[in-house]
Amino acid sequence: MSGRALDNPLVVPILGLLLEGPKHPYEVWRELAGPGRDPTVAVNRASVYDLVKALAAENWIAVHGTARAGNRPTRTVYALTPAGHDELVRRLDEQLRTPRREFPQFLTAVGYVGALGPEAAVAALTERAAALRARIAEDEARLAAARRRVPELFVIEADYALHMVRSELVWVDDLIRRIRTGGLAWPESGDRP
Amino acid sequence: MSGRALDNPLVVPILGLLLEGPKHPYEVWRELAGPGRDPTVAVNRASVYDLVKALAAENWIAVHGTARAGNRPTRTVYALTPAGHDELVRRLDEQLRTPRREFPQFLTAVGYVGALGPEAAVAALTERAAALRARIAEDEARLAAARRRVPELFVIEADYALHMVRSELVWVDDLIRRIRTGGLAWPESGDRP
DNA sequence: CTGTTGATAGTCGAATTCGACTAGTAGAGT
DNA sequence: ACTCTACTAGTCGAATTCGACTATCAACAG
Repeated sequence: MSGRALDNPLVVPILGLLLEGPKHPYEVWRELAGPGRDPTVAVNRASVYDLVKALAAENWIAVHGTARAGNRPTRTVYALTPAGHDELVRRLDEQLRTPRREFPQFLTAVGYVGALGPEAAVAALTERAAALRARIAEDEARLAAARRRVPELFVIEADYALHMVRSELVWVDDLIRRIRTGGLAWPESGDRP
Repeated sequence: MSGRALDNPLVVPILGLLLEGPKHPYEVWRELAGPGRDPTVAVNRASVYDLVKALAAENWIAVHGTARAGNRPTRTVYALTPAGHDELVRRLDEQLRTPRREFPQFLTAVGYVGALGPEAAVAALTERAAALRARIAEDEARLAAARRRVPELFVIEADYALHMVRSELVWVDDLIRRIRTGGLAWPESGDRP
């Protein structure tokens, strides 16, 4: 494996989609990030084309054929190779096995909550809590609907996401409470030592 | 605000560090990612220099002076400007207020756990659970020690991180149990529909 | 006193990423 | 019949990111 492009976090999702069957890059992009998907993701289309090229160079995927509909640009369809399947399994195993410390926006921002002052902090956190409650309600509904259509294994990702959002809400609510009751002292200026 | 470089997630941490006082880029890098820090982060040093240049062009930070020790390269020290302070507060407020859907490695990998088969999945998840327990013990000790030295507000980030890791462990343990007891059916091939 | 390791400080150029562009098709609206 | 919008499919070049390099200084071993 050479080339830092293959460290891209999109590698697993792309190989994963090709597990379902051969696809052309535009189709891969559409399923990952196209219209209808959550707009907060917004995977760049050109990035998908770039990565597909890199995956083909590595022989993890290979040209499966070309299809042309009418006079539109020729679509190049790619399929997972056995080497690509192995690589996907290797990465999945590694990523499930090993926890990595990651830095979501909120974690970083929480570290500097002192800079806002207690009132502004409570205001922002209260709005977050409301947004989290709304998302939980929405996701619960979507998940319940999905469970009626497919086996539990295929909604496991949504189940995990929901569990973590619920847990975040518990913490946020408690932080608001701690600030409000003065249980969380607010040193001068809020600067970190 | 122009230039996509300013969307970089490092912007808040860098402005945040300059809140403590003027610093030169190497010092910023050292506090973010240098030796002694968690090696899983590994912020690239050149990226810090690039971003500092972009932040200065935007007038969010400004040259505060240059210091020279012996015959070594001159260090250019930067300080936060009032505009930079405003921008930091604006971003913190926005990031605390608005939950974003993010995609940690584990979330993506969980979605394709079916591709591993139940035995391999249990093996990988069991190792993850053990690693999570070890991390929790370590972080609890570190946090308890930190609490003896600084006010609670300054360890709030670690408190949040610990809460979320504990919550992940609960879910992982339960997933292992569900697979083991057969409560989670494993459709042929594990491919997603 | 010479060599080795490691921290400090910064720069350079090649690889990567992404906003914006081209261009054809389908359907809705007037 | 004709415009307007939206979707399909892919490419191009400029901005961004990062691995690898230079060079100085301090500490220590042999």
